[in-house]
Amino acid sequence: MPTREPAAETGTTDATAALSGAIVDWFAHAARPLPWRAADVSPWAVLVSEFMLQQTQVARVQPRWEEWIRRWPTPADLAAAPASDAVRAWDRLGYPRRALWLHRAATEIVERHGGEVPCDLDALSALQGIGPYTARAIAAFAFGERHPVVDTNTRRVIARAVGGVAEAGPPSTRRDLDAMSALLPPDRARARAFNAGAMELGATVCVARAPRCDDCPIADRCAWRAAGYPAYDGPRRARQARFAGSDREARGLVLRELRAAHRPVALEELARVVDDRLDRALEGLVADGLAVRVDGGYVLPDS
DNA sequence: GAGGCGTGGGG
DNA sequence: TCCCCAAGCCT
Repeated sequence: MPTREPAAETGTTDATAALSGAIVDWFAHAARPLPWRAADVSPWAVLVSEFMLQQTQVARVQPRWEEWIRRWPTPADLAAAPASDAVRAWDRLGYPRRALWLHRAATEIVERHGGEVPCDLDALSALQGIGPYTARAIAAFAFGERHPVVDTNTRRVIARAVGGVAEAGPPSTRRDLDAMSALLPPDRARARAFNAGAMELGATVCVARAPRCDDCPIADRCAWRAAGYPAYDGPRRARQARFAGSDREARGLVLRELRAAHRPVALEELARVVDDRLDRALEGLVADGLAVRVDGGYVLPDS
């Protein structure tokens, strides 16, 4: 089924044009010089950055991204490597399934697209690990296509500046894309700068906990500020389970052993590192394809 | 639509 | 210390 774009509303009212224009102008001088924003980076390099940036902060991504691009400069380079290399190079970025998905996506790009990252939204969305955000981010930032790009930062900026509320509430791809479409400048280059600028504003100024409104380029147009910063009264996000003692932690500990050992790791060895969570952790890792049971213990896939 | 998935920085 | 939050995606 084709990916549906929201109705082709463009920011035509004076208020929306002024808001998006202010963000575009601010981004032109305030953008951080992130390496994947350089003019000469390939669509593949942008794609790798977007995978790594899923739920992960810029500062932690940057060194890993540099290594990956140097080591695997094209999709074919990564596809030719064993998945275990990808998982090892992912190191401790978190959510290691992403390393597997990225490796799979590289293979799919080679098989279906001749080794070239597609620019089409549907083709991108069909790749492993690419959802609504990542597909539009690649189309917009790697190819300059005019699509609304909505991440958690953008959602917060719109909620505050337009909605007049402190938090965005539960995400809804349909509604979020519609809201962004209503603000998106008609011009391709400006649309791209607005997509990136709204994210940047949310990541560096309009942050979740202590927004720096004194430095905000749209403070005088912000509905939340105008309303006197009312506290959020919508549904609270479910509290994240504590990490210490969790299955997530156990999976991480197991995977750390498998990455370090270039040989099968016996169950007894793992039991020295992980407590009674070990069985569940291994079961989950095997189900996800991050661990493989072999003679003598467990290894990373394709190693 | 809810739940699960890593790891680390910052208040 | 503890808790919140983070360029989401998959099942």
